[in-house]
Amino acid sequence: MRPEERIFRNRLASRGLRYTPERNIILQEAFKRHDHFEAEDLLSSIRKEGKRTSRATVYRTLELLVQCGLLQVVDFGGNSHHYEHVLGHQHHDHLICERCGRIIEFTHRQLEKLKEKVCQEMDFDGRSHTLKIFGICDRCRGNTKR
Amino acid sequence: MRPEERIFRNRLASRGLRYTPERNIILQEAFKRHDHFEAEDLLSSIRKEGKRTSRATVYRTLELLVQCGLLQVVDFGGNSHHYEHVLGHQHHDHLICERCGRIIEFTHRQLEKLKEKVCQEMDFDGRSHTLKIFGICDRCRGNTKR
DNA sequence: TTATTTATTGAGATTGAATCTCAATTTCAA
DNA sequence: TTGAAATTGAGATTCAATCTCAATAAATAA
Repeated sequence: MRPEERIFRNRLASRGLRYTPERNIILQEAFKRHDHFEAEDLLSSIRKEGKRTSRATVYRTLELLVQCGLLQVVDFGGNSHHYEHVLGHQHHDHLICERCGRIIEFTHRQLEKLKEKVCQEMDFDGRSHTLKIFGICDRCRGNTKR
Repeated sequence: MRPEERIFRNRLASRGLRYTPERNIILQEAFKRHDHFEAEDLLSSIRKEGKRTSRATVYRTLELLVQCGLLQVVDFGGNSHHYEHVLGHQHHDHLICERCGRIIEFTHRQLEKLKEKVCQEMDFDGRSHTLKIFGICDRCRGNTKR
């Protein structure tokens, strides 16, 4: 059994909730993806494959997956939520190209240290963070040499 | 004339747009505030004061104010946009308390440097950024000593 | 096994922020 | 004064997300 399924089953069981066929379908579909996705996309992919579930169940299950720490909501400024995997992915931040919309992940060890420092100075108990850098990606600059 | 009004007038004029009474009302109300606000709040404040304008005009004018660089959209994860002043405020980032929702601004000089470094390493032409740290604020920890 | 409780689902209604439409109005310039 | 262009606002529309509630499924107790 895949790790995400095992974890989801356990977390559900510990709350007296059930691992239903619908939840299974949604979990599988969510982890079939390797980039950011939206709830509505997920729903239409599921339906394209001939599997059945409802919009309400998709939203409810994504919420559960977030609560279980398997997914994370990321907001890129559009009008809908984006989700990304947490399980199996170390924390990362995002570069967002304002021209083509491409989203690039990055990590930087110094960022954690800086965060600690800020929290200490501000007397804040920081738990998580998001850093987004907006600009123009290498592809879009292309031969224009910025 | 207040600086924000002068700037707004100029920027509008340079685009062949007009400084109308409605736009004036909305500008004044937006700059009367000293923290983050939402479009709907602004509208009801305006109406409470007996001034008249429409929802459409509020949204349109806020959009203009953003384009003119007087306001900025900030997203705190709720379902609506928040706005904050740009004029007269240096760039800052946010600490967000997950318990009470309080939003605390901070700046840290090292962050700019780190951003430069990341952009260089990733071959990305960074223009702006947002850093949000989520956690528990000092007030909420209170005597609980975290 | 059967009865009872509890969780779950899904179709469709609802919410709410944000945007759009378009006729009426205002402003500007000639 | 006149025509062109910008602006407004009431209400309709969009769209993601949530809610409702009757029907169903699964777990538990008797």
